[in-house]
Amino acid sequence: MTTRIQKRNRKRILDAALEVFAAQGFRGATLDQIAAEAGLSKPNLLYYFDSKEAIHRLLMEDLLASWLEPLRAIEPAGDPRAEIMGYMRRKLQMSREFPRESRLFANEILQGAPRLEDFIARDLKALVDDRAALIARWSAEGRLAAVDPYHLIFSIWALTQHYADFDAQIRLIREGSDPLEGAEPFLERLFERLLAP
Amino acid sequence: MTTRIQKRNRKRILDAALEVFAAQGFRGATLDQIAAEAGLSKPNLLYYFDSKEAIHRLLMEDLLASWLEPLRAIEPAGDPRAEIMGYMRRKLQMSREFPRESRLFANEILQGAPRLEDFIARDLKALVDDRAALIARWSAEGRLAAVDPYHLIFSIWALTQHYADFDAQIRLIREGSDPLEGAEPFLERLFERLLAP
DNA sequence: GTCTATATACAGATAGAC
DNA sequence: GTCTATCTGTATATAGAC
Repeated sequence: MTTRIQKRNRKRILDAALEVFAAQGFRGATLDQIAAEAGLSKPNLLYYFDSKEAIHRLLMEDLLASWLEPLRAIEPAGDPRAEIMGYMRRKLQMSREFPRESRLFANEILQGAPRLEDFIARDLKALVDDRAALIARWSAEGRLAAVDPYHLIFSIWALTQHYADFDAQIRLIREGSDPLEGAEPFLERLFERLLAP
Repeated sequence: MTTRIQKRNRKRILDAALEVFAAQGFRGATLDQIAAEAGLSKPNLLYYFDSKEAIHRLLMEDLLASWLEPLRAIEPAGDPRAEIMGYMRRKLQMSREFPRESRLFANEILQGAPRLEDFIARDLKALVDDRAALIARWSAEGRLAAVDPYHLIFSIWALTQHYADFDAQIRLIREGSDPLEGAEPFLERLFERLLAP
């Protein structure tokens, strides 16, 4: 059975691991760092999880489950521009709420996506292909500007995730003020202008 | 004196190190990987450079010297939209020609920019502030749409660097075809529409 | 469940032969 | 200049006391 203490400690460890893996990547992260961040000893940490890899794998599974949702939520029956703007807003909200998850993902891709190949080539690709086809239909019907649907999706990823992934840089340039301040109106305007037929 | 063999080996090492640091980050990279990639033994590698950190530092210095140039090349006397489109094109060209340098930079920022704090807070910030002021003037004169100049600069970074930094993901989604195929016309159109007064 | 102590592997770096 | 051998520190993981 699982006690309340066990649940709390597992959560603490995963939270600390997310912090460290997101900043250092899998190889760069150490159990010492994670244990210190979680406020536990290293052997105690390995009492809750079998290995460093087991912790990372669990974090990745949690991440991937949530990663597809915003794109999946685009409704074929909805208004084209409203649907795409809604997608952009959800992605921006994720950068605001889950910046560490975004950096964890970015780190994996930067490393050549060794642990994500299957997910991307299968699940993500299938969903992107489907949504790209939908966007192409909308464009053909004249309800949307005729833009390359793949680059449109990439541009939403790039522009929204940038605020989480390059947070350190933006903070140093805009000393003090919230990195996301003004981002939403800027992106609203950018995509409104891009998508107008 | 420096022989031809020394020059060639130093270049090989730096090239291999760029590859490995860009993919694994500083902590994640190992001298074994770099030595293998360079086709040299590990002690031989340390005959040419004092330490792992010395190699990384040299790579960073080379990178930073070239990192400011495109933004600096924006001409206050030029045509506003042409200058900004030119900046975007130069940045996209850098993602095409120097994707590893882009990933090296991304890795540093993801790690919280510990080795880049001074560069960003001083050199980069000063240049960005200057160019942001220029863009704000252009907007005030009605020669450019009234967009937030900082977010405009961030959007150019995000959209162009994404093709280098997330190359692995894009390749898996667009199996086979060049990740940058179609990127330039897409971005031209996006920024033309965004910047029209 | 949590600790100290430790086994084992691998990392960065050096010594010294050639 | 380049190698083999090795020193030293640190990493993951385990053993076993409490």
